[in-house]
Amino acid sequence: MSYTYDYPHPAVTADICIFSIREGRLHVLLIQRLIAPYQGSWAIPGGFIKMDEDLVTGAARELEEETGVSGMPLEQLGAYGRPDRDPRERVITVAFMALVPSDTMILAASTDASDARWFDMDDLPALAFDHDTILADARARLADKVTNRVTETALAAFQFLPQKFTLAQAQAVFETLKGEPLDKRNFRKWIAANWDLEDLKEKTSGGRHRPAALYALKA
Amino acid sequence: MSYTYDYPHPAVTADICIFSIREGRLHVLLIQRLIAPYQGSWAIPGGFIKMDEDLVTGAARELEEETGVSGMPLEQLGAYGRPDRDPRERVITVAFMALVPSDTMILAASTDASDARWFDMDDLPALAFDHDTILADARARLADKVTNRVTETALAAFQFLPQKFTLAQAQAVFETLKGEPLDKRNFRKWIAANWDLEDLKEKTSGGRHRPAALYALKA
DNA sequence: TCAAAAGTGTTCGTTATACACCCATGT
DNA sequence: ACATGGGTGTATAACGAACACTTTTGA
Repeated sequence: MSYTYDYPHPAVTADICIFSIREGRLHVLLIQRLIAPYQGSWAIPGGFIKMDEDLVTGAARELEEETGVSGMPLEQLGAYGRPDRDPRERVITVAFMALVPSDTMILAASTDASDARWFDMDDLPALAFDHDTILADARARLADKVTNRVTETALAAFQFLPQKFTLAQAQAVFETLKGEPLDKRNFRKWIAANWDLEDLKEKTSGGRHRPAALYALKA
Repeated sequence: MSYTYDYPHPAVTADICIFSIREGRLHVLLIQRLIAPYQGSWAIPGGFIKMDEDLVTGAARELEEETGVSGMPLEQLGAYGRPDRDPRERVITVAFMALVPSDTMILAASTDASDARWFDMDDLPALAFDHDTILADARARLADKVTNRVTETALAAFQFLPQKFTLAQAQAVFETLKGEPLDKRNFRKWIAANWDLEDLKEKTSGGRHRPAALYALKA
């Protein structure tokens, strides 16, 4: 089957930057391309938008197909359409980003990928297409959103914490997402002012040092 | 000539929200559609991206073709791609916005339009497609950008002022762009702090009341 | 007793907002 | 003289950034 038009049409894809924290470091989910172009290169997961689905729906579908994750709020970054960004044909992509917990994800390489892996954002391989640009934009947006206001993205940060967590653990998560160290006292003021934390009146134990108070995010 | 693909491709357009100030009120440039769908309806100018041009280049080209304006910085708003937004076929559009002086523009209806006209933003006709949504997003973005920081968008605001202007004239322009009244003293503090104004040591004359000091934006 | 992490307040600069009266001119 | 728009300063609140020492525990 083929599809014919009176004038040329670009292909349109959705690419999704999936961020997570693994072992205290910001990671991004990449797939290894099975087919040309950039065969064998690593790339942001994504794929072609279907004709009957919305952009964000298509992005969510690709995300679920390639990673098993669903239900995450996807934020649109914008459209990327340099004419030479794909050597095969004109491909315009709409980029999205999401912040997800990595432990609940089942990594399953899709038909277009030979592998799917988490990469440390500070140790990235060469990326296919213009995915380095997209990923850099997404990284900047993530840092912006996470600590400035109370957004869904910031809420997702708590998924990297156990139900009972110490303020030091929370600070480490937000520092990883923001990409820079935060002042301890200012962070504690910020989290107390912006989030509804419950003081569990418990302390950590078994640590080598002074026990820390445990908190939980109130539902 | 026709173009054939192995799987369906959407069409991709760029739509540009062109804002201007006319007679003290915020206007947007719309075209009247010559062809179906929405024949006779008003719409944001825009058109199909060519296969060999970048998105912003295509938007600028459409802008110049339909309005004669060029050299304006276009800001991408994002992609809009609801499957049913165009009844003909799947059309995904990338929206841009610009703020331009309307006096230098030559309105020339293009091949796709029977007319091109400025509309008061408070007196809009029904719009084709999802252009009401796009335009509302653009309006919000414009208000955000204009007074918060010193951006290219804010710089464009001075194009609505004569070279020698009074602070009251400047305030009227920014109020129009922001969509709400501004405090006179706070506005004067803001403009003095954020822009390099030259006090021309001249006064208006011929007015019916107290003359006002004239300023110019230093290059 | 020491090493290591937990915990805790204040100051300062910037920014946004609110608000009321006198001044200079033309008619 | 008066109507009209021009011009001016201060006080408050909120926010972000900087900064150092004491406390508690396990080893």
